[in-house]
Amino acid sequence: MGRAPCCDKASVKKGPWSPEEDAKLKAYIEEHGTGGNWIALPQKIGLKRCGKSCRLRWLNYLRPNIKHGDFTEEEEHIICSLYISIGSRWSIIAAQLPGRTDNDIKNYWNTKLKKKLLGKRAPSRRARATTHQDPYQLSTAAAAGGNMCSTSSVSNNNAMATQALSASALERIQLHMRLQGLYGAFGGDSAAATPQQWPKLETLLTSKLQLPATEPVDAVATTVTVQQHNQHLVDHHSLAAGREAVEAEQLGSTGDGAYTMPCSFERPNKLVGFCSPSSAGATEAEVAASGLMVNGGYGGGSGGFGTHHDEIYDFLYKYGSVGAGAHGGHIPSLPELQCPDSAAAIVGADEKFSTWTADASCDYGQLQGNPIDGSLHDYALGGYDQ
DNA sequence: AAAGCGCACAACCGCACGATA
DNA sequence: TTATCGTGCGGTTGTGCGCTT
Repeated sequence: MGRAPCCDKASVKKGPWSPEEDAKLKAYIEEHGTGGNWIALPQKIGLKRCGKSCRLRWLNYLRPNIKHGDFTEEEEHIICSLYISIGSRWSIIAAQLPGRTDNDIKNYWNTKLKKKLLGKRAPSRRARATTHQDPYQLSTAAAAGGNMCSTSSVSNNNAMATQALSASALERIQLHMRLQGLYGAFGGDSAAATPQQWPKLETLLTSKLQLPATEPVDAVATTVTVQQHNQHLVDHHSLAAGREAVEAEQLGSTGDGAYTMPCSFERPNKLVGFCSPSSAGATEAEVAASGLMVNGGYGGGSGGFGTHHDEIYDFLYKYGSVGAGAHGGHIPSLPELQCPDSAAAIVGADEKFSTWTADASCDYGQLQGNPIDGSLHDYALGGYDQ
């Protein structure tokens, strides 16, 4: 038996909001607040709308201090960096961008940034509607992109393997590689002299290289946590603790190339499987079929993360392209996001989208000096084919 | 001028989670 | 312990606009 609907769909109005509806909702909330019950709110103010719809309208459009319109380069940097690291966790990304909503960022990513960065064109909605192809294959093929995957030689097995890696993961791999200028990393020094070339996807996916028995460290996943009572706030004390833990663990890594996850800081409260965003949305079968899981998952550490971990980082570690440790070291870990004043940030925090208010802008100076900084925009936003 | 198409954005939907009875 | 409810999230769809043919 399914869940009862949150409202009577037959009697609620759908579609665009009228100015009158906006005014009613805005006036009521500004005077009384939401009352902690969105479901009951529309009845109170005589709106024929679903409570969820009211909530969405308020959070994404009506509430004060919301920015609409063009994203700055800095915002693009942040979106890009975080997407690579944590995937489509739009609410978390939005928490780093004052005044931006998750919906806004999601739309911006899907309609502009992704094309900008990956230089690809999504199949049109009409094309998708008229094709009989599996949409998953379509999106995966799109994510695999131009010369990354030579479909002419892909066997059925490889096609299945292609399916196993999510489109999101492929996008992030592509993005990560592009941002790091990693075109030669798969072929040694000699490859650096050859024209830029993506690795053949089928080769990568059918490889049975064994992952190390321990986990990679996702720079963001292991350093960004979520406060108990406000999942949109970044806990900078935990960040610091996590950073120290990472450093300590890396210093203590064993000579055989294995190191363990830092366990000394709090597991994200809301984000079960945070270090495995792609697998969180995948079925167990998909994850297992990917062949990218570490044997037995993550078993070490009392403060550990989920059993599954991020397939993109598996992939990147597998091919020795991430991290400064024994696994390769081609790609530096992503920078941490810093806020200059965590106390002010918490005081000024906006419950929906902002770790800090416009008055307390975030200092992304932490990005300065990181190899990504400066080159990121050049790599990602410059010189792509329109 | 009209149809087709691509794009951007707002809104909806279903699911997962936490709180609570 | 279980069922129910409200909320939040991410993916998807609907719609309107502008450009092209």
